[in-house]
Amino acid sequence: MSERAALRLAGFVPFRLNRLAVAVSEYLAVIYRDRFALEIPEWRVIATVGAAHGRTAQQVAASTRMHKTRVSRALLQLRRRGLIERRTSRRDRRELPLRLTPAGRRLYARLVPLVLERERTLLACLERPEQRALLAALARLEEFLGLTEADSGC
Amino acid sequence: MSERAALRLAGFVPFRLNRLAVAVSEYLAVIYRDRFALEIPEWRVIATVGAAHGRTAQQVAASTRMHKTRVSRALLQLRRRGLIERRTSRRDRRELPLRLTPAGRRLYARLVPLVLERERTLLACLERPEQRALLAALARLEEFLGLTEADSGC
DNA sequence: CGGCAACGGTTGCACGTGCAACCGTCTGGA
DNA sequence: TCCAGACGGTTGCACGTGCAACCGTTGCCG
Repeated sequence: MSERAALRLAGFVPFRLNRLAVAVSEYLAVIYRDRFALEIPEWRVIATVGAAHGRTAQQVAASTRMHKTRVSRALLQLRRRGLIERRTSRRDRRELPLRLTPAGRRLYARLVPLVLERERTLLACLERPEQRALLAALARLEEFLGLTEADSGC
Repeated sequence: MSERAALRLAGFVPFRLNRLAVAVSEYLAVIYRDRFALEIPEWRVIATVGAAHGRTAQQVAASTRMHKTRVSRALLQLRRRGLIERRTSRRDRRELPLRLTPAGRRLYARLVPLVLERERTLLACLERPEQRALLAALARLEEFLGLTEADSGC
């Protein structure tokens, strides 16, 4: 069977990265979806606003690299569930600074440790030097692909 | 602002992996989407069948880890475009072995080198030992998440 | 002071996807 | 021989998402 330039998909790094990211998401979803009924966009918004109150939807979109409509719809859900509220800024009535409600803060406080624990468990399959190497490679690739300035507006 | 257990999303590995995978996909899409009008599922099917003729949709789904409906719809497109054909197996008329048509083979022969070149360019931002470390870490994580036996049916 | 472009945020639409139900085919056991 | 269950593959449906157009607000420039 005349394949000159063949390609094994299972050894192809972009494919492997994609597959790994999906599996890791699924691995985490056990926490935020099954136990807290949050989807990925909602979880990201909670995490972002929880770490820095007063951010606007725009800023959340920039630092999470989500499309602004995705943020908008996640916010709709979160406001319906009483986890996030927004005040109208006095300076500029277009932008709507976001903050966790007391209920949102409670959820955040319970959720974050579980998620961090899950990350630790995942990375525990690597030796210490391997971990560092992975993080370094990630940083390099992010820089190469122009992903680094994402969180500038912190 | 009383955050005890705060979480920086930008430093959170699952988030970074997801974002990286999206960016890498976009980086590759320049080739298979813009120049060959293939979407990711179609490209994966082409790659899989191109490397091993006679595979069934089922086997393609297993080795690419795509949902079988996704494979089914990708195949519909590829058959419409005359890139893939299928014969009815004599032994079992349920399964439909797939093969590239001559046109499909020509496309495969042009596409694969470009995609491999793109992968090389991407990884070239890493030093040789960094590359090896990344691949090793990927393999460990894949094993931990039960992703390794995916390509068993080769 | 007035108009217009730019901005923050939302919404209608089209589309890809996962799920579950389905169709035709095969197989093993009664 | 026949029937029930498993299998390969397809399809109706609901849903999340990106895109483009939109609404209200702001600020710049004439």
